[in-house]
Amino acid sequence: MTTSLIQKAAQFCENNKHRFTEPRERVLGIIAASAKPLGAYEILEQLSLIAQNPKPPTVYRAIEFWQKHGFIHRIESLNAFIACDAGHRHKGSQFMICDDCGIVIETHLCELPQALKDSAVKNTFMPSRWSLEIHGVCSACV
Amino acid sequence: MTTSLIQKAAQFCENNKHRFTEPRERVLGIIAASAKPLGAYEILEQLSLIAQNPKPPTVYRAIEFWQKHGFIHRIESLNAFIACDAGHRHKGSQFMICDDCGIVIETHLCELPQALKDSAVKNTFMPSRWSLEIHGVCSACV
DNA sequence: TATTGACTGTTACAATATAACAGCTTATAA
DNA sequence: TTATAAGCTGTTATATTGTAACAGTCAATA
Repeated sequence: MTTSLIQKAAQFCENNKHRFTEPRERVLGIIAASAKPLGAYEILEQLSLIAQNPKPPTVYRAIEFWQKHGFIHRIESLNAFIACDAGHRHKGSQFMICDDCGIVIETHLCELPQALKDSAVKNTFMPSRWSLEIHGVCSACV
Repeated sequence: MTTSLIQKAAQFCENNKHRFTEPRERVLGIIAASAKPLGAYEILEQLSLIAQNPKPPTVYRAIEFWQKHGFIHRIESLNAFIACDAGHRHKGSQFMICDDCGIVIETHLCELPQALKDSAVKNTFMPSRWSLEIHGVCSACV
């Protein structure tokens, strides 16, 4: 997935006149290569192996850029970031987070479930984006 | 709501042989008195008005205690805490967060919506707790 | 080739959270 | 009725996560 996501990202930048710079490419590559979500300072650590003495803002800027454009998501309950291979923008995300092994499975519902929409409507609330983080235990961890 | 929540909390402590100490009472009182979620250091600031020179661990310990027992929830996307008046333990929470005025509305579904359960089952994932944070605009803010 | 906007590098620091340890309080048992 | 132990607090120090601000670079366009 790593390669294809990077390719998609490069294509996206080309199509939208954003620069596909070295820090952006490297940060996305690091996140995409990880099976588990990475914290910003873990990304920084890995980045420091291939760049000379990178600083936090370099990582956070790249994170902000890719997050804004839907290539990565932030897992709020972990302060960590994970790549998204959906190939489409979506306003909400659902994650199943294994508290045992740390793996994160993203599911794509694209829409809020009806029961939640109803609840929003009842409160005349206009949703713009959402994140559902389900903690539990994955199949591999029994 | 403030008073009754404090009363419930005191009752809970009595029933379960936990101590209803001054820092716990004060921290819960501060959170419950706020219409919006409060960050730990906002709580600390308010606490410093009624206690002499309290320190972060005092606040974080009380937060941890009340959170563990379901009297407050953490809003992950805001690093902030809000009281819960549900009167029952629930494994998951849903919040509608107004990005304009900052108000947070909690809804109580108690169960994950079916579509999400199905998704978990498909992945043979055993959910234990979840949090759904919906950002948007509340009715008061149009 | 001059200008402009987007982007990076760097320093410094803000905001959020926790480890570790000494001492106090309360319940229970010797 | 004291000894013990568990639970809790106060305090110091520090770890972790995230950002403001500014100087400089790059690349597209006028």
